[in-house]
Amino acid sequence: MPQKSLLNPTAASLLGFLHHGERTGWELAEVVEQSIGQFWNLTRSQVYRELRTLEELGYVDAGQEGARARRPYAINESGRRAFSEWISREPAPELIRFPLLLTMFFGDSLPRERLDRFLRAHRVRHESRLEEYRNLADGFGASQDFVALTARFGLFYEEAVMRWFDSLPSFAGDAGPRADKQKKKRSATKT
Amino acid sequence: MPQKSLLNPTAASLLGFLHHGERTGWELAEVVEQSIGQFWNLTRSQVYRELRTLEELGYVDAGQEGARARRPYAINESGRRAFSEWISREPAPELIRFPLLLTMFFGDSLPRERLDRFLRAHRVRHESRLEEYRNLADGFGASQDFVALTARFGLFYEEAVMRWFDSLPSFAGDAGPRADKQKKKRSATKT
DNA sequence: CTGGGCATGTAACTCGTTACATGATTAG
DNA sequence: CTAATCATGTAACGAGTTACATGCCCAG
Repeated sequence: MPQKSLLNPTAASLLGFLHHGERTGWELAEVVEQSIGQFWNLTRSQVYRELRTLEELGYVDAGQEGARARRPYAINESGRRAFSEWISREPAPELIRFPLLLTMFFGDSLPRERLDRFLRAHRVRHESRLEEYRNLADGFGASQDFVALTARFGLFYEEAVMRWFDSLPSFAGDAGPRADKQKKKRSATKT
Repeated sequence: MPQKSLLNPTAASLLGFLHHGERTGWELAEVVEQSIGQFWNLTRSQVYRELRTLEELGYVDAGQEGARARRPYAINESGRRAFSEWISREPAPELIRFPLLLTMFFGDSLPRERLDRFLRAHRVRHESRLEEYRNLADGFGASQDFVALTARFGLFYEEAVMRWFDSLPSFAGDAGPRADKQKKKRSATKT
């Protein structure tokens, strides 16, 4: 019975992560967030639900319940098959929801100074993400393995975001565009 | 009664678009998609639902039903207030789901040649998006209005994506990294 | 040996998607 | 003037989020 891959992408990605050994819902949520989390958003509650579904489908087996109802799941053979079938399907286009851009788009409708504040706040967060990706990249060195290549997307993405912030017309504040202190500190990543 | 902005971001954005005059659900869906659609994903069905909600909340008024049950909505004064209140709130962090990156991340689990095929297909789509943003940017010229600034994000984003594709180790095919035919045709956008 | 915080999970709700219905409009 | 297509919307379902429950663990 060729049941047409009932797997949704969220569940499927969990199967992927389970290849590295058994994990509890909590652990899965952690590891997903720490790896591709930024480009593959999911919440803990989803993880738990999908794990239950995966168990019903017979793709994973639940282990002994530990402290605090902690329940580890392990992928099994049919789970591996399902995953490998799923990952071979054409990936859907990316989906982005970027509220800050919406705010920008409707920039006329709020006090300039408030928009600036939002921009500065977001910039700060992206600065540290960029920093993280730079460190990651340094760690990977010239590695061409798939995780390294994926991480590089994060780097390029954050560089683009930063470039955008820097291109905005004098959005006041210390983190503004012509903050030369930053300039040349680190040249753009060479492709 | 200070009803704590029951507005969800989707509904709120519709209010924003209604500032330009009355629109039917269909039209709204169109205009959203054509403007910030790429960074503010939403589906037609959502639009219709949110419009009904907005009407119940008294933020919009439905006009006379036209052909094909076509119903135009107009924002009213309290809608404008609600929008302006909403747009002044700190925007949430961006949310991204990029299935291709997931596939890449688990690249070991599928035949290389298949991954290549996916990459090429996506690259093609992004090439034309990039092209669109370049035209847009040309159109905007040096304009610094909010729409232009928002569009510039699209440009930078697509440039980053393209940079990433080009950085991937010889993912075979005509669209590969060292396809010099493209090189120098257009230099990277200068900030 | 206790109380506050954190690890772990569940339940309820809201949002987003898919599939479908219906009535204009237009090509032939 | 009919069939195909497209504009417009609805309904049902599945995915994502928020709020909450519970019990372990460690600082004092």
